[in-house]
Amino acid sequence: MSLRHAALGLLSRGSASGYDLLKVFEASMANVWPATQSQLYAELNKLADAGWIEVVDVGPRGRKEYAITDSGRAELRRWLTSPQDDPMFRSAQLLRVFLLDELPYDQAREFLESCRSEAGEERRRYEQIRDAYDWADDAGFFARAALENGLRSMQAQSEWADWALTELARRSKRSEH
Amino acid sequence: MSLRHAALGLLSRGSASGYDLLKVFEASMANVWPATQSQLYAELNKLADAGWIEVVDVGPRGRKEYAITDSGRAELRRWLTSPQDDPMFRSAQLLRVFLLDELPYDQAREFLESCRSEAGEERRRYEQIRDAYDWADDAGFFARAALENGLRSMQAQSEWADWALTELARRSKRSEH
DNA sequence: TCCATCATGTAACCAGTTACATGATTTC
DNA sequence: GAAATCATGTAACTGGTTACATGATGGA
Repeated sequence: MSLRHAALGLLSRGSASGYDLLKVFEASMANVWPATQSQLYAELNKLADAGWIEVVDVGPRGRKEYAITDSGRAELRRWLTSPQDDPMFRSAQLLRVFLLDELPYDQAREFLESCRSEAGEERRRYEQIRDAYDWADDAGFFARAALENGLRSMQAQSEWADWALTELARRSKRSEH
Repeated sequence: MSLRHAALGLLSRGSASGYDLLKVFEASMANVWPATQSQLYAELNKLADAGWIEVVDVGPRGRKEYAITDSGRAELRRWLTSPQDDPMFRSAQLLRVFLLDELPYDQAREFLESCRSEAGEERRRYEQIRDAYDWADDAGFFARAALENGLRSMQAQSEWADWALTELARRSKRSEH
């Protein structure tokens, strides 16, 4: 139930069409809550049915400009302050780690090495985004905070992979003799 | 497509019934890839249909003991070494952070404080698990590694929340005068 | 006029959740 | 004999993905 609120959140900053929102989802939003085109359009119709948003203008090509309603804003605030109904945390990567003893040593090591390098790449990608903007003004603080979260997560992933590789090597060496 | 491989992974360590696996999912597995009872039983039937596991014994109360097949083990190894088809990363918490400018300062601060305390609780929970076992033998290394991953993630979350609270206070103070 | 882009929608499918349903066996 | 536990399954629903479909408009 979160794409609903992602869309609502974007519309709380100003009215827009599905097509407009889609571009935001493809850009900044993709790092936080990805969505596909068909899902977004379907969700906008549901939001309108629920009365949380409404069509305020119809432009060329059937373009529908949506705006958040008062009840929509209330729902957004409710959701923001009630983090109880979130989907469970799931990580395919962590699941792989958990099951990694099925692979021979070399392949397990390769896996952890690729974890490390992917985390590094992702970290550099986030750093580029960070350095491409001026975050001094208050406006984008929470976007900056979300970015910082990603940055630190990737840093932690890197360091974890280092730890795991060291431990793995230590243990495999010990079991040799 | 990952519960499939979670179940396959557990069966690679030895044959078991759906009921047996369910207990594992409720215990250790829940932190890595949660699953419900009905989902698990359905998935076991699909795995059997695909020939990746097979019923090796039928016990009392219709208990079906499953074992992994050769093709199942091959599929597990294939999945472990091909991390391309993973579901997108999604975090409701990060989405909330991203949209937090909709809330007044005090509520945003409260949100970040609850992020910090929840990460702390989760970290302590992981520490208890860590300290309750002897991880010296090689057997459970990858379970230990997954745990360490969770531990470090929660640590990073805590530190991030601290950073965000400090920054938020600094910026709100600055905008006062 | 043709092409890129704008703009929305539908259908089929897979994954996951909640609730319900059923019955056998062991233990007290 | 009653209750707890063992053991599996189905149905209805929500959320998300992929692929397909359709057409309008603006600019070269």
